[in-house]
Amino acid sequence: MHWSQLFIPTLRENPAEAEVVSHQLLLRAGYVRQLGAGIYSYLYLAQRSLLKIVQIVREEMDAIGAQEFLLPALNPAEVWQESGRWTGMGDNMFRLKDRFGRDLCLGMTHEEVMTTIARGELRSYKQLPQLWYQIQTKFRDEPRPKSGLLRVRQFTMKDSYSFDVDAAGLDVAYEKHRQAYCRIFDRCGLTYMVVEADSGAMGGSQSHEFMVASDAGEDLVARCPACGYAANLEKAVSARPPAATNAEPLSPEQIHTPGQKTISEVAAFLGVPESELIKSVVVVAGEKPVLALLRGDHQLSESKFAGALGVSEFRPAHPEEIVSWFGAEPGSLGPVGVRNLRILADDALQGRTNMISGANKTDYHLKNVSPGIDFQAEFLNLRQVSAGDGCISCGGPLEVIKTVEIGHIFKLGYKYSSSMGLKVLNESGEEITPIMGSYGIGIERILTAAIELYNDRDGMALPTAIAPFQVVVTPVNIADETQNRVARELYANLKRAGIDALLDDREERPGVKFKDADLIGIPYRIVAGKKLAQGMVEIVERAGRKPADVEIAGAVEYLRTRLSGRA
RNA sequence: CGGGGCGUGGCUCAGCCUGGCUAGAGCGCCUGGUUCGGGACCAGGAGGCCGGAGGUUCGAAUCCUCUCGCCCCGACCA
Repeated sequence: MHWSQLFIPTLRENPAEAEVVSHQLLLRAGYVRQLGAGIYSYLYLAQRSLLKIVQIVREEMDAIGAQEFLLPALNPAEVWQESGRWTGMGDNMFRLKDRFGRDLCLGMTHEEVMTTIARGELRSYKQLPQLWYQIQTKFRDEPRPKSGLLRVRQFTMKDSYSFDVDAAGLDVAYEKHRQAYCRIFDRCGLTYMVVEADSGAMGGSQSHEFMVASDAGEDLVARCPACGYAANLEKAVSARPPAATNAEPLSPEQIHTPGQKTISEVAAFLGVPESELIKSVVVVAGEKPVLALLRGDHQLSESKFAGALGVSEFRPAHPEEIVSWFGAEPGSLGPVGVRNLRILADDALQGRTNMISGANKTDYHLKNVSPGIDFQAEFLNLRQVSAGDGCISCGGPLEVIKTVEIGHIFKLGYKYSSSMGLKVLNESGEEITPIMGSYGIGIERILTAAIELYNDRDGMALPTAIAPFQVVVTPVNIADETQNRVARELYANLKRAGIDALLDDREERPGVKFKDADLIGIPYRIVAGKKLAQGMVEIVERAGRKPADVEIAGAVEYLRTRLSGRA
């Protein structure tokens, strides 16, 4: 392509609305333009890059035997009502009515539609396993779109769904996806990690997320630099901290703590570290109150707590409720003497002695409280990991980092096949319910994450596999006949060699061309300039800024070697 | 949905508090010329119902009310 004929609206300054780097560069480099909150138009460069990503995804999905479909984005309400998600999805679902007043929605994901197809067509175990996927637009009415393309309301997703006769079959489909995803992200040139993810309230399911470390990300991941353990913070567990002391348990004793309510206030008032206190959290799950206990300096992991309770949602108790159940105001609550209330305690409290808790009497606390002795509780891992905690597998210090989720694989189990009545006959002629998995990749997030990973003050430095072009040929002086001729010949030869090249034939000064090429992130630049006199062109690698003088005749071969060396 | 911020040529912004000439600057754009290895220079030029509606006033980008949109923090996030 000849740059002079293309629409690549680069900007010299960052648009005011962009804060994260990838957003700024996508706008500045002329990849995208915003149409509304969380709604973006992909211009020529973005679309070129996204098409390359899609092609990689498609090749790797096809390679594991997945069959490509294309499902409608417009869905009738009925299928979502069957699975219970018409209401379950809440406000995140875009809903509309047709001219007859019938309810429709825009698909956020496609478990329901895929299951509907399976239910209508699959009859025998002999037809299983099936692996179906699509690359399609998803709609989600995010409460707060943000960060450019990282959190949007309309985006492209590769989503696939597996149907198997049993859990062993699901394991195979899951593993195929895990490997395919690794190949996809490797080929896209990303540095990523595979982390254990929370699989929600339904036990037994397994889930992994593919994450790229980035400050622009919103998901927190705990990982161990020493042994490689990595998990979403919702799921991550840390080693039980050793008890500070092994003192003999004493009898609880009431102490007056006027006006001291928070953990830090009480700790400061009594002159003890927060880790000597027992934190009491009262929530209501399924209409029933539950008391959660943690070490004073630990945070409750809501996802783990919900999982332990077997619910998907719970709410904090209202102050009036607390007073009626405990006879004391929040700030003076504790487990001692509590009856008729389920008590879950974080296992960091197990074996501890002589701690401090609320006395269930306003303005009083108890000292010498020993979990398991002065009160009984179900001990579980409920605390959220924080940086520096001991790794569950090697004991080394964990770190907590921000990440962008680019892929997610999930063992669904029977949730949809069962609720929507998908059944096939097995060898014995009995009806069985197939087991399902679902697997997603955010296409735009691959591009966005790559930009977050690979950029400098001059712009993007995209991996060659997903850059909109592989090479740009730049004649320095447009008025120089020789430079122009050599540049055009090189461009033609590159194209002939199957290299995705761009010719910068614009009537611009060299500085402008170099800046633009750097900004839009083309991996290699061939400069036809003054070195032509020695029969040389300069080839610059964008990422490392490494210039090399290469003979004109050898330039194509030089690039072909470089490009094939790195997929 | 709560809190904060911002809407003025294509982009970045000034002007607004303390109403008053034809609403400015830089960059970009167009024409001509000189340039040509890291966002050139000179000369000339085009381009703005100041987000929208209503109000106050002799007079509104500026003050008031309503409204729409966007960004950020929080809540939320299969």
